[in-house]
Order: sequence, then C-alpha cells, then structure tokens
Amino acid sequence: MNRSFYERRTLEVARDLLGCVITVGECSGVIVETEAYRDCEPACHAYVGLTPRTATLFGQPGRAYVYLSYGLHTMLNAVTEPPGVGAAVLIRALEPVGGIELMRGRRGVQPLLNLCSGPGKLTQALGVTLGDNDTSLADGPVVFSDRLAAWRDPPIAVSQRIGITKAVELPWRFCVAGSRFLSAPE
DNA sequence: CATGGGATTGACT
DNA sequence: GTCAATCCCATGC
Repeated sequence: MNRSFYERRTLEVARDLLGCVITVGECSGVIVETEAYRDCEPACHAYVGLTPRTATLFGQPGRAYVYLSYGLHTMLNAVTEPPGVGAAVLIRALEPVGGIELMRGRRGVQPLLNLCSGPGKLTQALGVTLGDNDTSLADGPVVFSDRLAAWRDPPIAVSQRIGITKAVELPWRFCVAGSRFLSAPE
C-alpha cells in the first residue's frame, strides 16, 4: 500500500490492515489480528514523547516500527497518522500462506496454528529483526500488500488490547472474526 | 551511572 | 494457573 493508506486515523488503518498480506522473502501471511496505539494514551510508547526509542513512531507513516519486548521478543508495527503524531498499528497474528517450511524451521514447531499466532511468534517466523526498524513497508524488506480478493471486507471483531497494564479499557484490538489463527480468543 | 519495567512466550505445577 | 528469561531504554539520582 502507498503512504496515504497509513496517513489516516490509526483505528481505521488497524481495521483496514486485516486481510492484507505481509511478505518477507519467501515467507508470507494474511494479517488476522491488529491493535492500535496512539500518542494520547499511556499504553503507547509515544506517550512519553520523542525519545531515541520512539523516533520511528514520530516519523513517516508507512514505515516499520520494530522494537524488542521483554528482552527477547521482536514486535512489528506499521507507523500511522501524519509525521509528528506518534502512532502505530501492532501486528499480532497472521494466517500463514507462503514459506511454511522455513517458518516451521525458524519457530521450531510444526502446527500451522502455532506459527504466527502472536506478535513475537510472527516476527520469529518471518525473520523480522530490529534491523528492520524504520524501513519502508512498500519497498521492504518487510512488505505489506493489498487484500486478496478472497479477503475483501472480512468480518471484524473488536475487543480490548492484550498484555498491557495501562489504558486496558480501550477497545482497540481488531480480529478477523472466526479466524483460527488469532493469538487469543476474539 | 543504577535501577526497574515491559505491546511475550514457553515450560512447568 | 504460575513463573523465569533477558535487554533496551526511560527515568532519577
């Protein structure tokens, strides 16, 4: 997708990313779960303002914000809103499509349902690293592309975000309703 | 410069 | 259900 897709309200982008495809090398998957994060609420890294860590968040929309969580898990986000805002969409789960065997090898597990069913899992499966921070989602190496025909207008379930301690009440998690590849029930 | 807290996962009781 | 692993970085002295 081009930049204008991301330079919109974060909640809209989070919805519209469902059904889109992420490709990294030979591996790919359909996005089935996202969460929105914005500067105005304390669960977002941008809440503390512009720091070295959050520079990507405040930069150009349509780029990857990648960071390390709990010292070992890599998280992949798409930067949204105009530059200077500080917002992003966290990719939480994919339905695996291509490069399944490579992803199985990287993950060390076999079941398809367990390959990309979590934000740390999908980055491990795709081979996304901290080096991918602030790279273009149009040009790669992490490439986001439009919904396939089969994923037009997917049913969407809205719920509270997972694994955070602040602003827990905001209903900013979006799932493809009925997908078996989610990180947790809808 | 020292400290403490995660947008998680997997192993174990 | 509980819990440790592990490291970046924001914060405070």
